[in-house]
Amino acid sequence: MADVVERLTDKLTDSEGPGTRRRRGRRPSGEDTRAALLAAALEVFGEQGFDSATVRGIATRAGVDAAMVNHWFGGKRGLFLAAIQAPFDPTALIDAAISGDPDTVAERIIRVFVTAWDTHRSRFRALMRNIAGNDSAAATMRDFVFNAVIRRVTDTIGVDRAELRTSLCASQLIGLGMARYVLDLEPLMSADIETVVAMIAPTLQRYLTADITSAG
Amino acid sequence: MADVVERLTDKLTDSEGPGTRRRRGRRPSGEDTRAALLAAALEVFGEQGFDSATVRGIATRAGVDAAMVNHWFGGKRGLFLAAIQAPFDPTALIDAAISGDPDTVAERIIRVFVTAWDTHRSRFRALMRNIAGNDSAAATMRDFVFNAVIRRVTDTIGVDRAELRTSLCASQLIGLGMARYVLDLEPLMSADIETVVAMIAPTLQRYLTADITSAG
DNA sequence: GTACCATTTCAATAGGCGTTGAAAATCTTC
DNA sequence: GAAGATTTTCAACGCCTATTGAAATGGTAC
Repeated sequence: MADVVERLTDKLTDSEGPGTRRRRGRRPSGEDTRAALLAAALEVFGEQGFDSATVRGIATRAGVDAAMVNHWFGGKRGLFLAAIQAPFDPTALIDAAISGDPDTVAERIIRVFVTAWDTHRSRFRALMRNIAGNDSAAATMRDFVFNAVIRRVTDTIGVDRAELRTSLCASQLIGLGMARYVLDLEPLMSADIETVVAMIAPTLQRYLTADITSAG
Repeated sequence: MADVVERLTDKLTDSEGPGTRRRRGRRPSGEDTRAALLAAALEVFGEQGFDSATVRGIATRAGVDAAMVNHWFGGKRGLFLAAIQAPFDPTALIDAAISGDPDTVAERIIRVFVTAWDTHRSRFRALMRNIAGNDSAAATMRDFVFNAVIRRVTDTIGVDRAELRTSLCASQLIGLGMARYVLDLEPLMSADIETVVAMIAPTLQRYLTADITSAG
């Protein structure tokens, strides 16, 4: 009898500390479990990549049971897709950057990239981690970069060796993303956007327009 | 009785097909299990990264039991460390590249990088995969890049904003490595070394010596 | 040739993973 | 306020993981 009372009062009087076990059943309205899971997923996938991240770990960070991942997203993969789903259309941004004065196209491209990545840091971080750790994801990303970016640029700017040029641009942008968002390499990580644009735009412009003389 | 004979002949007459079960005990000398494990580990870690790669998978590719990983390397982590252990001293290469005519230092740096990565493709691929999927590995790599590369360069070349300049160089080299070795982005993946040097060396040279006018 | 040692496979261990179903608790609707 | 639907936790499942110890086998030294 005393045992039952003790356990009951334990449950009822426990404050909301980190080790506290939640009561079962539907939570009071106002707490959005789905949103909490999405936010936690973005963080954890960004830190660890898809494979290393665990459903249990994400749920714990969200302060929620792991079974909620299945209830709201149908599973781990569904949660990942929902978390990285871009809230904007990248192709529109790319089109806007490409059209316009060809002499300053590099500046627009790098500005679009850094602005987008700075705003959705965790999202792109999660994408990068997933790409680097997963062969099929890398292939998907490579095909996207090639068709949605490289081909578009080469169609617009009429130069020789178009694919070599744009893959060089891609390498600089990927490296910038790795250094600034994944490796947190200072001072590049904290440099303001205009400094980054001023330093890297000439590189892209050269890759796009310079004469290529050596064989290859 | 017939059963026993059948099973015996099975074991004795089975050719060395893929599904064949090996006999126990010490193998005939000449086959180097340790080396086979190292080679397989380099491949699999390069393809999947440390966490996703499995001891069983590596052992299977090496044609050996998973327990051999513990016997020879003490465990999964030991095998990884043994596999990525560089057979050359990177600091010596970096020193050699940095010393010499400052006007062509960029050319030497990029040549050393591409030559080394081309030769040890799987090794660097494994490193990259591990970095991208693991926070502490990323921190280790960042500190190495900073202390062994950036600080060395800034000490040798006397310019302002030395750390920003060298982190920009690092971003281009990292991006080149990702594109050429991890993402397999054509035509950069297959471009010959001299083409890569000719295209990227001016970028590094500019990052190292150009005037930086904008604020940051 | 026999005892010993190094090498290898097999079987079993404990632990983590994603996922599932039932029970509990709240909200909504009538 | 009672009935039903929705949300949540708990407990358990099956699977896969790295690791370990015992048994088996080939080589080696005497």
